[in-house]
Amino acid sequence: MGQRAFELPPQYDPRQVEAWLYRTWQDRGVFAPREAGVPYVIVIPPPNVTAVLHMGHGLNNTIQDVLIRFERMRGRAALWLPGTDHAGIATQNVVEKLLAKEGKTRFDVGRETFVERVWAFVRETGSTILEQLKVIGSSCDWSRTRFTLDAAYSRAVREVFVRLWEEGLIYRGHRVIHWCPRCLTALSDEEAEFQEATGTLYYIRYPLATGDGAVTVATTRPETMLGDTAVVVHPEDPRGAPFVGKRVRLPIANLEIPVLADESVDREFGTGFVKVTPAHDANDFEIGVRHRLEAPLIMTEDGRMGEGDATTPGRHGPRRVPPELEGLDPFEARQQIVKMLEAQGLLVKTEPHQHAVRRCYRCESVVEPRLSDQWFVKMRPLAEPALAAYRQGDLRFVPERWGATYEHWMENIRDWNISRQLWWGHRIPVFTCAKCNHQWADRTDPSQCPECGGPVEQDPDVLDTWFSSWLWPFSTMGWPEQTPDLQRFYPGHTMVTAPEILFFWVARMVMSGLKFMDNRLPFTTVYLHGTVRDTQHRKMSKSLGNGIDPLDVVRLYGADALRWTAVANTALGQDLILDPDDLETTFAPGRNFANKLWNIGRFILSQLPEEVSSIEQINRAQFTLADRWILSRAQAMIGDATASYEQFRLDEAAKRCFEFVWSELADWYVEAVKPRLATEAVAPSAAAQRAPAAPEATASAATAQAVLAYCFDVALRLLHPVVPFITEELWQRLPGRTRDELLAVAAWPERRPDLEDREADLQFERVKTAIELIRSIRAEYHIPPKTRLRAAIVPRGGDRPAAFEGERETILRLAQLESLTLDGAPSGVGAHAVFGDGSEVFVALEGAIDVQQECRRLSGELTRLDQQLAGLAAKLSNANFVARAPAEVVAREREKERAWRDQRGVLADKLRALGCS
RNA sequence: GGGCGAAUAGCUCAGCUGGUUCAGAGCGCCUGCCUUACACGCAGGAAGUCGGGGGUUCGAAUCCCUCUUCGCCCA
Repeated sequence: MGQRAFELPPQYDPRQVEAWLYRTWQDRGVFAPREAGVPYVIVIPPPNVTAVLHMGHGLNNTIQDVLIRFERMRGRAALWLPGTDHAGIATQNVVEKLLAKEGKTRFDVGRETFVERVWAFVRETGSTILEQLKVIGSSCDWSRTRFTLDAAYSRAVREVFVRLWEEGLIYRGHRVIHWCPRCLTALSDEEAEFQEATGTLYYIRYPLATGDGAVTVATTRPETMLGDTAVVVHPEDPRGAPFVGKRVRLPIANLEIPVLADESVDREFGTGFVKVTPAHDANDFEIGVRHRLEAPLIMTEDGRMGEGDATTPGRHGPRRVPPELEGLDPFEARQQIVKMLEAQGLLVKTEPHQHAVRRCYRCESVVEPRLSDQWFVKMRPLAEPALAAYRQGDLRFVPERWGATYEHWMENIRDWNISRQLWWGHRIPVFTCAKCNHQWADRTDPSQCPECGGPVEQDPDVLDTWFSSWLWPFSTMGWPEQTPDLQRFYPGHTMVTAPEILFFWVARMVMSGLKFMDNRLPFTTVYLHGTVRDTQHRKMSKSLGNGIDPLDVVRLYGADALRWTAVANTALGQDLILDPDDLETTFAPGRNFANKLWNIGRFILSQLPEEVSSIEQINRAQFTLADRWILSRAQAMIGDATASYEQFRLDEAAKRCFEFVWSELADWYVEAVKPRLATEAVAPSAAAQRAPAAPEATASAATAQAVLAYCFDVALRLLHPVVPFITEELWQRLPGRTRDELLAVAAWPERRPDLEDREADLQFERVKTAIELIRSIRAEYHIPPKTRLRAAIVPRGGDRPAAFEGERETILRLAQLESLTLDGAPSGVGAHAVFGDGSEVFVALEGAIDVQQECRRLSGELTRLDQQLAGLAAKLSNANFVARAPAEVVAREREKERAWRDQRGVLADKLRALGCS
């Protein structure tokens, strides 16, 4: 017996088992949803196809894996559907960089070749991150892996586009959008991120055309003045009255523009006069529309000064950009213009100014607002049901506070610019007849105009990647076909993601689900976890170099250690702070815990025979106090941990199991039970010495074995979602397992009320306290560990000695005693300690006792107790407390006071006996 | 400018519906131990005016107001 354990090394080595276990799970198909059962579905937030695993993915996917494994073990038909996102801008950027190394641009190779290059790249590297997810244990159903550019998926995207078109929800908008001059594409509002910046506010004088005066405008972007078509002032601003209706001469461009009144002007800003550049500022564009102003572009697509020739779209009116500024980037142009203004005496002053700059979320270039024609989706009709679903309580956020953010965004929803001037993505299925200009959206590629038979051209642009991502919960299941998957696994249940993409993605998925799936939400719970940051609370990023590579962590500490740290350190929705400069501190706790489990396993396995009785088979009368206690603690753990998992409090679930395993099972039960196990395991002579009555001893050993096996089994099951590898590895070695049983699909433990035992909880606590008090005295008097002492316990406060009697052996051994008296007052010299209820411990210390020190120790205790008693007495003598607090609280406090008084009395007696003053 | 989050032990953080010695965990630190599962360990210990102020309440780390510092989101 027990020889299995000897095969196990004393340290757990994750590298020996993880890959093998993962393959086993996969080969045995445990990641696919079981045939029967109520579905539980998570769709992965698809990582970019170019992505490489970082800690953010690590956290996100660990959480999903914990949830899916939990529900899988609870018997649900659990589906975690994986895949990747084609990430238009990001992926195109990567391949453009590869081309650049060959000295080429995408324009050199042409659209078709370029797209083929991207496909080749994606085929080669696109599964990188999915493979990495396997390394950290993600139990996705890989047979259902999807990519947003799959043929079937593309069909869904096109179907959605056409349906929205047919309903009139897609329109061509001529307006100022966010333009990334590096990516050469439009961006949605969400893709142009705000960043605080300190800039300069320039005050510039625009002279009146008549020459008798000037108005001064303030701007942070003087270079845009070339595109100004008016100056506006608030109609009620008295400063504006003398000028409204007059014309000013726009410096440098040397054109006359009007001074107008417009209510949108913020009178507090600058001088109250604001320049209007309709083609390069969204607000100015609105003003321009109200006043029918021209909107000349004065920057090229790549963000340089210039207006092209007369054939350039947006080019109209007189020439504005002087030749010497042509081709400069905005920053250079700004410097030149400021110089020119200074030379002309038109720069009044400058002052530092805080403002927000928008940057491209993919390349961080400063985004240029730019007048342009783009396709937009009308969002209001889509947002209303999505808002209602939340308000009705059908959609829930965890933590709840995100609901308010969602609500705010939905209420202030803006139309969605979905066209991107890229080549990598879903080409916009809008066709225009070159002959009759008929324009329509089509589910198939038409060869000629349905109206006049003329030649057709497809829109050159592609769709925003999020326009495909928002369909993920049902497109991945085959929509618009009514597939069996779609029928069984839609709607899903939980969406786990970071708040950053609440709007990009989560909110839009809600809208698309309601819109295209018969008003059914794609999921009911959105769990938004925190961000991974370094110890300075900076977001981990490649550019800051403060990242942690999860694969390094797996290599050094194991996947379970990575997962442990991610789960145990993330309270609901809080950020995860990790130290990239100290991986040991950050990840060792998880490794240590895995090793602890491993060694408990090693010990237990070495003690268990091939066949272990189940708990049901044991006669209850056989249970010792320790048995009853640990079985009861196990029930508490099952209840607590299960509840925590259910409430997404994964850190609590993990820590609760940790506490049971380490502080209850290992520290106390295993230690308490060793002699009983030794009856069988140890050599006959030793066994005979301590257990003459063999049949009882054997029964006692069998009981202990059954209890150990049960408790360890339960703990492994409860921990499996968090640390799947080590738990699976150990669980499979437990006696009675057949090789085709896997913990990954084993049943979740049920709480057994018949094993809950309040009495045992309390009594064993007292045993622990006795041992701890004696150990404490030993340490204080520096008693060598091997010295055995005599001790006595005097139960007080109506306490019976039964608990101590029952676990006498345990107390003797764990406190290193040679004798323990339970029935008499202590005699001789020694140290005393008092339980909370007044029970007393005495440790004989002839020769070692130091009366001074003993007095100090006990009077310190007494002082502390007196303070507590004083506080309690004040509380109890407060009539308001007694009258208003719940009766049970008052009763509890009274009981406490009684116990403390007993304790105090004992302490005072001891002090007197020792002759302390 | 509006909204949200955070501030608790040296560090990273729990503490949910106010009440059980409610002030906790891990790491670090100090002391002693290789006690035949584990030194990635065992035993013992030190360590916090719960950011400041005010309020509600019989009772506040917990609820309310306010201020300070840091961070995030939105304009």
